[in-house]
Amino acid sequence: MSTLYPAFLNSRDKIVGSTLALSSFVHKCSSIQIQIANSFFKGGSYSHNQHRFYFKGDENNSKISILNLNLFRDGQTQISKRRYSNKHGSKELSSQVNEYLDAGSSKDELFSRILKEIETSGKRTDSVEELKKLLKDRINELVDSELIKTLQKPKSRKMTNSIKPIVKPPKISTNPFNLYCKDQITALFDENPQFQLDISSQVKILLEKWRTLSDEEKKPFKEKAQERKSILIKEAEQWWENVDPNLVKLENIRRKNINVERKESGKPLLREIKNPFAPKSLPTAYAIFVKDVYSLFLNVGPAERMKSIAQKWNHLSQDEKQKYKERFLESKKEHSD
DNA sequence: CGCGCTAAAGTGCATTTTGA
DNA sequence: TCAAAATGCACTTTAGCGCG
Repeated sequence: MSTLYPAFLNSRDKIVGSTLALSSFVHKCSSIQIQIANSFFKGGSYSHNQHRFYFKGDENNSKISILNLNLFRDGQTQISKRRYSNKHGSKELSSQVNEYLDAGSSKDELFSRILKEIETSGKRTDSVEELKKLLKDRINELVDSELIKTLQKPKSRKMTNSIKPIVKPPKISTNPFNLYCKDQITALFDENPQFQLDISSQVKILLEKWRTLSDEEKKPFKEKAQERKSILIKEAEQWWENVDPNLVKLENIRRKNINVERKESGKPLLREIKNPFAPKSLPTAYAIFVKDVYSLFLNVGPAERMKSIAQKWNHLSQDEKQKYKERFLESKKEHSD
């Protein structure tokens, strides 16, 4: 098979260096199949059509790899290689592929057309722009094709089932080390715009550096973090003041709906959102009691501790309980004044 | 919801990959 | 096309414990 394209483009129009070039991929595989998946998606505020092609090959005669060619109706292109390591066994992969294969025979024509095009073009280019144009031309041709027109329509989703958040509260937390990372990584890019960032190893390096910094050297980052945090808090307060409470309710409904699926698949659940600045309710009589006697139970573990405190509370006489109830009423009175 | 504490989960950074 | 997952680490926040 002829050499095709020098590299993959990712969605940001950068050549992905670490990924195999399509050409070498094609060469490595003893056989190549091209499959098509038709997908229409609607998520939140946008709606678009995406046509996805799978280039399947038994790379090195062992691992199965798949290339994604995503064609969007608006002319965007995305090529990426999907690697299946330990996480996705080849079994799982092939069933996934077969599913798409059976999706419709009318796609065969388009498959072969693309395959032929790739085989016979023999074009190669080192220019990203040129590569983009090549793909774009083909897409323009494709989006007008009968096949694309017959693709199924997007399923509409209720807002409360959407993957897109209805409202998104601003995040407040930050820390000195994060700011240090940002600072250092920005500097690396400034020094060398071609710098290839491997974030995980980079953070390791930065962490070691961070540990060697003196308190004096850490100070500006700590101060900056404090500063940033107070700004974030102010912004968050503003946000919560202005947000429509009905949308917050809807967002929590959406999260509950999503959590049904997440729970089934064992994924961590989305938390409900709530206003962290809302006034807290007063400690109850029992809460006051816990605070009073807590230090007496430090010798046992936290769970055991609370059980013991509860037991002690239950053994209190009515008079003693009454004292705590009065303390609660007093604080309530003070609060209302 | 609130008490105090701990274990566990979440958060930031940047980026690519994957999913919808 | 956007959003989430994944990546690693320190730091930060929160769930959970029981009761009213």
